[in-house]
Amino acid sequence: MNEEMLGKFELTIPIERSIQAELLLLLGHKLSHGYELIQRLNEADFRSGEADAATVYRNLRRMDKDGLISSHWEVGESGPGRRLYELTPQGEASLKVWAQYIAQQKAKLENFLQVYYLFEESLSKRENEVDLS
Amino acid sequence: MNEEMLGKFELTIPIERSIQAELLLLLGHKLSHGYELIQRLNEADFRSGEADAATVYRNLRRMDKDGLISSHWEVGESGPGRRLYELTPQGEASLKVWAQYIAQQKAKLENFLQVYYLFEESLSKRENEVDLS
DNA sequence: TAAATCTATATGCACAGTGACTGTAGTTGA
DNA sequence: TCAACTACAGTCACTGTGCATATAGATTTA
Repeated sequence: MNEEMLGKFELTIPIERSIQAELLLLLGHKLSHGYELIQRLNEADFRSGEADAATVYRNLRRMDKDGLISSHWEVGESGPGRRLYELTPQGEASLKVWAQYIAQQKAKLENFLQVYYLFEESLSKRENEVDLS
Repeated sequence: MNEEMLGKFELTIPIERSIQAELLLLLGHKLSHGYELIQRLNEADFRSGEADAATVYRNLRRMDKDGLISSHWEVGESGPGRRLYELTPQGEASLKVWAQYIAQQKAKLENFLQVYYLFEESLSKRENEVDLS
């Protein structure tokens, strides 16, 4: 885990924070604004449940402040003005670190499941023994 | 996700909370007390970093209160008294739900990585084009 | 035997982050 | 014109965490 890139949350990054990674990934695909990102998040198959609007906007502002994304205000010919975000080189680097971190997390979940399935197996064996008695 | 089993945190279970799942899994293997669980957590390959003692004890008390584990005070012939925890049937059921949830999370991380690797590929292609010009 | 260290549990405190709610404001359609 | 939608942002209560600290018996070491 690279602390420099992901901020001051060395080891204990809440999975909520992973919304940052998801936003970076979406912005990597194409530049976008907050409202659209919320919809794209809800469609994305790497995110479950509703992404709270407040959380999305807050994280976007913070990532902007941190230089991971850059924004400029856009007054379109229709609809209210909106803030267009795009990935910066730092954001790209951060996304890379996130991907490494997520790969690690995935491995840990796999380890958990492996141990669990062994446990489940031992349970059903025990049940069979009870049935025989 | 089954709300009934994991408490009132329907969709937004912080991964920190996953310490609950880890504790349940460890207790499924063998009954244990807090101090030992902290050490076993730090050895387990499904957990990175140090498990904070306060967090472990707090979660154990809560899970006890919620009926996922049961405890009884034990005054051994050596060392200070300690609280021995063991998995209840409810805890076993909760662990099962956790395992399902974690399998889902794993799938989501895989989806994320898949999208990311595609992005990375498109990046390196773009770089090659720049090199050619 | 006194001091330090280990085992073992638990609480207080400050802080971060979230979700629900509310506010603001322009736009579109019935 | 009034509701619904787009779009962003702030307030507030709440949860959970990590760090520090308290407590206390047991064991080791100087």
